[in-house]
Amino acid sequence: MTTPPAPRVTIKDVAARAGVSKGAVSLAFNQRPGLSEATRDRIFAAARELGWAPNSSARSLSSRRVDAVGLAICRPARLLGLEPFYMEFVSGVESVLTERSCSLLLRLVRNLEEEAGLLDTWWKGKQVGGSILVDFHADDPRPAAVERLGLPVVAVGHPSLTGSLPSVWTDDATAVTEAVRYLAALGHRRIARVGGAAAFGHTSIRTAAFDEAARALELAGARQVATDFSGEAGARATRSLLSATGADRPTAIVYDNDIMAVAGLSVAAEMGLRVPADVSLLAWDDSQLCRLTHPTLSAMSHDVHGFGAEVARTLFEVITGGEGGGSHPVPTPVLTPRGSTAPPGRGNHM
Amino acid sequence: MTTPPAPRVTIKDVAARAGVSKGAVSLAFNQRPGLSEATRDRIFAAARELGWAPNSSARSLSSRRVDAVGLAICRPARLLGLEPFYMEFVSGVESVLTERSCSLLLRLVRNLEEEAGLLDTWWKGKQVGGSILVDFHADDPRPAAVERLGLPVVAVGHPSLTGSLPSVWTDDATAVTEAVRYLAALGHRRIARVGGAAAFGHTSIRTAAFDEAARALELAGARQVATDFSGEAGARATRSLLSATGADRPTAIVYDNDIMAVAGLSVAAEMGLRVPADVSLLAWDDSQLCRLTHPTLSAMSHDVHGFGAEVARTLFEVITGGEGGGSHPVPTPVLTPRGSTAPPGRGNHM
DNA sequence: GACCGTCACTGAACCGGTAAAGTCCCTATT
DNA sequence: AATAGGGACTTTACCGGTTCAGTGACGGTC
Repeated sequence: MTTPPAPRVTIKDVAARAGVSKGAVSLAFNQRPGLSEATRDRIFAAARELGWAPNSSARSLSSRRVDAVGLAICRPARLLGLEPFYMEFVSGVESVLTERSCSLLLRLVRNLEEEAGLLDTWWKGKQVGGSILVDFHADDPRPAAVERLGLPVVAVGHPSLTGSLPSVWTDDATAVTEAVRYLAALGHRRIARVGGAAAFGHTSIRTAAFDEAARALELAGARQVATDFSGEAGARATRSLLSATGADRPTAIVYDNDIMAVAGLSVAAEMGLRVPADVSLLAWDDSQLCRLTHPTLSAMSHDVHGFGAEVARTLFEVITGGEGGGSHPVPTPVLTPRGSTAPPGRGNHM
Repeated sequence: MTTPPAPRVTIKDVAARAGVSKGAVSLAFNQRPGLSEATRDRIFAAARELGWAPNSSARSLSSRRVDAVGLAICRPARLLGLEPFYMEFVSGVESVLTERSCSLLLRLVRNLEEEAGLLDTWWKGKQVGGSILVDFHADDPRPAAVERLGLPVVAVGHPSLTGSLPSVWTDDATAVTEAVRYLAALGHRRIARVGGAAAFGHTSIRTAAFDEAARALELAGARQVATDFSGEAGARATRSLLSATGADRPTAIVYDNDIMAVAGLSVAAEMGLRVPADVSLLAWDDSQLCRLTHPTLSAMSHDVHGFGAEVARTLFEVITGGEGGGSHPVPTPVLTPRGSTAPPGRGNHM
């Protein structure tokens, strides 16, 4: 069974069939003025009959327009699958891209240098019209690379991390502060935070905010540990925190993502501690996962899908000229109390 | 602050700088014979100095080669984020694409008709050299569309679902059978299965296999329910199954993915049932999630990353001519016992 | 020393669109 | 009646690569 020799319909065939020139077909398909209704219809009819769709390479070659944007993600595959964040984020991005018939070029990279190189080829090779940048580090090589290239981007991260790049961010500092205040208001004094990878800029921001909040509230027992965002690391951190004795053991733990909170929950169970009676747990991001545990997880909740959509919208603004007012925050995560947080001490008899 | 007028380095500039013709540069960059070592070096040097990268549109326009493959996913965004499966799968695909400097065009679609249309534009517009098809339904419109187009694809799904398309699949029937046998061997007779969306072909396959296995083992108490793969649906199903009384209540439940198993676990806890003493739970896919619960989840485990990689490899084979031996299974998921399965009845005193 | 074969490289014709300038015709204006 | 203006198309350059039929030089052969 051989493939038929592939008809290869081009704009010329459509033009011939409609009895017009290539130019006319181009006008029609780009809904530009200068054609009569009748001709337009004939052209579309011809195109439909021949099953023609414009060759995107040819189109972007001559129009120097590109109908794709890039997203490179730099995290170990092992962690990516688990983080509900990314897929939700991508689906938000998609929702905006689709309505502008734009595609998403996705690539997983191993390190930021590789990513910078990728951005270079993407841009110089005219494969993308712009790109979304996530997971900023201290000393991130990307802002410089992007600046040098003139590549339109939207950075996902606080301006203090993304330099002069147009950026969209969540106000993590405020969110952390709210989380700590909430737990403190419940009566907790020994609050711990299981943070994400220290290399990430947003981790540092949260870490600093946590310290600050603890100081402001005079919480002597505040502690933080860094992880790699994986469930295993979250479990390990939790185990280490909870195995402290008596007055050293935290009564509440804030996690930097859902997965670690879930892991923490089962570590608590495994150690015979009741949640929230003996220890309160607070998750971050609030994917569906938080409602699937027992007890359900209180979380700092935000609309990740909407976040992605907003980022994509901003990217389009940046691409089509006006960088004006590019940078802006999206709504701060809000505290969503569920079953895993409560006043401390009810379980002191243990 | 204005963008500099964008230098726009082209192959001509490189050629001029190296003192050769465009053709020579092309030869060099496609590592084709016909150039002296010295010239080659001069060309590369010139390219590096000018920071040139070939324009991919121009390249694929004239060479009719495309350096991207498509993947359209048709599931509600809400579920996608949660399914560790997809990100892991994508990362596997990526790992193979990257080494051939090929990109992944990702698109989330709302229904299969939209996807079929997308494949049409992707292919006719020469945006992709091939595509990966997932989540087959009964009466799936895609095989016909793909056949008509002559689009190179690899279908992820059992040949009985994917028609004559080259396909890669996991042997779900065997895996289900193994799962049931395992539980039966532990002594369970009342085994339930919380399946995925009935529309999916692989769900039907598993459903049939479960029935068959139950019949073969003469398990009178076997039951199945369909869900939409979401954690909530999994929780609901579990609640309904476990609220049956006495001899109607299953002593073991198999889930079609991780998320539902996690949800099931907390429903059991919520209902005061101990796992595995009162009820055994068996998850599917075995992402890291299964090791983060308490008790840990026994699961049918497979290498999703490797699956993705294998699919990508097969797609390349299909694209580069030989469909020969395209279709093949990947290793069948293997049973990985953990803490959520045990012989029944130890908890009958409840 | 004429002839042949290679090797290294050039030149020009594409690939399939877009865009800007040009053509033609028809109507309104002076 | 001559002219301007505008709508409806057509023509014709590109866009930035790839490909392939040359071309010239050089070495070897008889």
